[in-house]
Amino acid sequence: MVNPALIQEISQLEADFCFALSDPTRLLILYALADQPRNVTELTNDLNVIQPTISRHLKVLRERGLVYTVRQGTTVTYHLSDTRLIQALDLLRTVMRERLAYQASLMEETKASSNA
Amino acid sequence: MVNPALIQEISQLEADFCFALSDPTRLLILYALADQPRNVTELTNDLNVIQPTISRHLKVLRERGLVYTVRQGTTVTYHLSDTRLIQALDLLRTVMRERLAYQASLMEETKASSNA
DNA sequence: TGCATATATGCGTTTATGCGTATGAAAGCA
DNA sequence: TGCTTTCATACGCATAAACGCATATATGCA
Repeated sequence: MVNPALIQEISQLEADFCFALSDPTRLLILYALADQPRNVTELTNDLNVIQPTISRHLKVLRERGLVYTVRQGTTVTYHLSDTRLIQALDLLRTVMRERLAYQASLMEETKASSNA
Repeated sequence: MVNPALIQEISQLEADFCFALSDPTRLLILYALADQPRNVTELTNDLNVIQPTISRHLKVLRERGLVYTVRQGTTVTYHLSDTRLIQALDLLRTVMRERLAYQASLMEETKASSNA
């Protein structure tokens, strides 16, 4: 038997990790970094989001270890920590896509029966 | 070239999907349902969380298609929609575990050098 | 119909989140 | 040192989330 308090704590950690993925800008940052490492200014330009907002989102990702930084003079380059993150996101996206397709098909059926 | 607005929208959808995973109780619900389908009362007992809270979390999961329901009389049994969700969560957990281990090792080094 | 069980939801409160603006801090260089 | 560039953060505001409590809704049955 596993300690319930421990299970609670692990779930909290995992939820906290997932929280980092629950914002569209943060996802776009992760995808951009998966393509190649970028500094803050580059992310600001590439995503067309103002710099303080980018920095705040980077902080969320950094605190959870999803990205790491390399300082080069005045610039800070952000790197994706683990490409399996992208694998996991791709899997989630696949599941989501099929769910949406299924729900859309249900709507089609509804439309058909209302026409009958 | 891909429409930027479309990318935005897909990221928003995916973030919304991930949001469902960003709460420890919802994760525990998903793991419980991965083990076997359960009704609301069973989830309430198994997770030791009061019923309205369970119902609200189930609504979040249901709205995003992560779970689906089967009504049997007065009870409503919840099912996990796609076991690949658990695969994705396992992958995230693996990444997270390695990150935490790495960070812990950094702390050990810090301790060692301060002792030197 | 009246009642019991199971589930969902409205309400009010507390807390957390995201964002824009302004500003602070770090590094390089004249 | 003073200036510039780059990045991080504090503050204030608006919005959203989570929760407990109470209550509404749905189903089955006497």
